[in-house]
Amino acid sequence: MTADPIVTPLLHVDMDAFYASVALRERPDLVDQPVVVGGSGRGVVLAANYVARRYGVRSALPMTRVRRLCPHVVVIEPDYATFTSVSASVMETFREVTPLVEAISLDEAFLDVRGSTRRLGTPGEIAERLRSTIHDEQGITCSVGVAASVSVAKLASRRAKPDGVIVVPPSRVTSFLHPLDVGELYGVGEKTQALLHRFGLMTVGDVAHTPLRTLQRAVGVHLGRELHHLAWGTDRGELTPRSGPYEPDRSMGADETFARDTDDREVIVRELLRLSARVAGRMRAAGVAGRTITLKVRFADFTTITRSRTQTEATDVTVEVHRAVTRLYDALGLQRARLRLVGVRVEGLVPRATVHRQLVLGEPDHGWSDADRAVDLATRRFGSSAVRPASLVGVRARNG
DNA sequence: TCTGGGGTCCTAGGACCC
DNA sequence: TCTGGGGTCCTAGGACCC
Repeated sequence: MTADPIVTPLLHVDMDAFYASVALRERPDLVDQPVVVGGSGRGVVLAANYVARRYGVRSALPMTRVRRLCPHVVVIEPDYATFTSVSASVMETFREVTPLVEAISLDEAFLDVRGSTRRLGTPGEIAERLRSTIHDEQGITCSVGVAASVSVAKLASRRAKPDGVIVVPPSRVTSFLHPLDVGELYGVGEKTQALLHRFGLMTVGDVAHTPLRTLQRAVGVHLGRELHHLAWGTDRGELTPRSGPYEPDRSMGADETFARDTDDREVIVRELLRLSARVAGRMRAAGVAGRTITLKVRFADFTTITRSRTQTEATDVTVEVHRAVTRLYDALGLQRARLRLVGVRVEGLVPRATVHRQLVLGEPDHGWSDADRAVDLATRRFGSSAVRPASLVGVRARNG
């Protein structure tokens, strides 16, 4: 063994068609058929297997279009409990390789294997070992990109799909990156891609060779600087594993698309209560409270607006969140506008222990908090349908 | 029956304070 | 009674990611 420094210590591991692959473990008879995981009705594709992709079916495609592209597609409802448990097992496998694991989502993580090469071999060998372990233990495949920076590793894993490994050593970074379309870069979506194309910047190499100032004039100071780094593969080479001091989420929210558009205030306010209860319940479970409460409204024509209000005191109380969003809704003064979706979000979250509530004159101390806590307890014991606000009793659960 | 649901971050204008 | 500016908070919207 040599003492060479490890020049490509970062692995990006990405499960192949994760939700679909997990779902197909239960239905091996379907592996040769086009299969998507997604909701029915107004939903979109969460994952498509590679057979379905041959028909042009991809993630985020509306189900209505999927059926047009591929009439015999098999649609499977998502089973998040299983996805979460498979994900936890996979992450555990990662941590057996290195403690430096940065999970990006259920099906994706970065690993820094700098400290594991003496024990386990080169980063490329570690990647292959991980792939076969996950395949043997979970029955699903994954792809791995290996590089010195996170964005190059991520692009490499995408290029390696499905079921492969690509190692990009420093000497090959620019020849790997520069031919790619600008749209491949992290942070470049549809809009920014179109903007860059309009400036004649088609490839990552074009971006790399554009003066920083010019780039910043086109896409903004921040994104311009970011893109320049990404185009040269000089983005961060260190991970930020979530093992340090507890950091709460910055916001929590929930929204729901109605099965059919509605302008019925009663239906809308009741949905806001359901969403408020969901969000506030999650906040209490996480031990956080927040001051800024945001209402989201999407109209039938898909235009979306938000209205927010920052309160003097942080809250995690269902009725307070609901009261705030209902006020914001009423202040819109909508008459006949048909709504497609409503959402509730609480921002500026802080640990609940740091919130010292002032007693408001005439407000019984802790009354609603106590009620919420009783609900939380019953929910933990009997399930989420056991206890619900009076106005939701008798309302059929909608995701049944 | 075109277009889910969970988030993060950035921008930009106005208020307000120093 | 000027031809200035910064910092921070709030609000609204938008882009992006998984």
